[in-house]
Amino acid sequence: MINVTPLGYALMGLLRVEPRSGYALRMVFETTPMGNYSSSPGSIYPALKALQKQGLVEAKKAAKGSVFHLSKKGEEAFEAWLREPVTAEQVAKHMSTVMLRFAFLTGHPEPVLTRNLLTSLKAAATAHGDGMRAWMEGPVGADMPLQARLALEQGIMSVRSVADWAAHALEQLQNAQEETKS
Amino acid sequence: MINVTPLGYALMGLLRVEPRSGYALRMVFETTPMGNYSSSPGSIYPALKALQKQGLVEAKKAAKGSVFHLSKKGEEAFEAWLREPVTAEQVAKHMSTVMLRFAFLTGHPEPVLTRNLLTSLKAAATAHGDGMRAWMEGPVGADMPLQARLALEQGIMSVRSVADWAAHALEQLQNAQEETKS
DNA sequence: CCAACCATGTAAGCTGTTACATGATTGA
DNA sequence: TCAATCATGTAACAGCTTACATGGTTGG
Repeated sequence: MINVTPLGYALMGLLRVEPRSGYALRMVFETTPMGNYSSSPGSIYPALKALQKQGLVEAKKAAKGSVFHLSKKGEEAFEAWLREPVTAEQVAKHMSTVMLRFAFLTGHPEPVLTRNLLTSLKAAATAHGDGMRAWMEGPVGADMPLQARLALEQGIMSVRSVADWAAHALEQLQNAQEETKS
Repeated sequence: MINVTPLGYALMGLLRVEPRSGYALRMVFETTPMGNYSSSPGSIYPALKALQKQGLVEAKKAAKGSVFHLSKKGEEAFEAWLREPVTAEQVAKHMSTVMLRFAFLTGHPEPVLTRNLLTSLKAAATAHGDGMRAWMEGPVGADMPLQARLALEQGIMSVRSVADWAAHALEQLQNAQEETKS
């Protein structure tokens, strides 16, 4: 079984767009809002090594250093990752990874994958929000102090904002597609 | 210097409300939406030990097992933690910890601390959101593909929802205070 | 008496971080 | 030539998790 960490997927996604050196990957993390990952060498190089060991990325000697690119197996694993449905657990704990997947679906030959991600994200976010609200109005949550209740409300508002965004994104993509046609 | 992990503060906050056993602490994580922390023994007991080693919590032998409570030093450290201003970095990466602090300010003798946290949170969230928007409209962000732009927008919407919530919470607490007076 | 709960712990591992270190290349 | 940039790596540790293990107490 292959085993890729979130950082590993971030690296693979960048290498799929364009093969590049470890240093170039670091620079992406340093100069863009991407990933929330550290750009330090101690993060990137061990992660690259782990991907190589599994045969997901390969290195080609270049003028200086190496240029890494996805292998066939790596392409397939990445594709499979893009196709995973969004779960409530991911919404609760790994939103940044979900957004990474969304961003890496840019230009994908099957636009339905993006729509699937957004619709399942919307559903998962709504479900998670409903769960929190139910707890808050349930027997245990009923006599919570005001501030604890407000803290919970923050979580509810936050997932609602995710659901709203998903709807917004679906709309925007729809518009863009229509413009392309005309 | 004392060194307390996020989980450590969560435990200290619960023990400050009411001394209890390690098992009782685990049950809180298991049955409430608190913390996002694992309720497994492998999480809680090592964390409790670390707090004990630093003299922040103490154990009293009980009928069965131990009942843990905050030491004087622990009370002080926890108070200091509650008083820290909210930074943009915390908004970006450690919102759950910020919310933990907010919830633990319940019933604090100085209501101004809660207001301070909320105002600094609002400022930090707004600043962070402005930073992301600036990047998006800057030279590098200008020619991003639609989906990358949408992904960034999600982040912006998310911090705006935090800022909105902070304003909302300030209002609610104001109302509650007025009701108490009358 | 036996299942369910109370209570505590250890071992191993995962993911990622900071800090440290090294050397080649290039432009001013 | 000398600072800045390109490029890669290791060591140590932080924080948390899962899985495993153990035993006491209590109610039906």
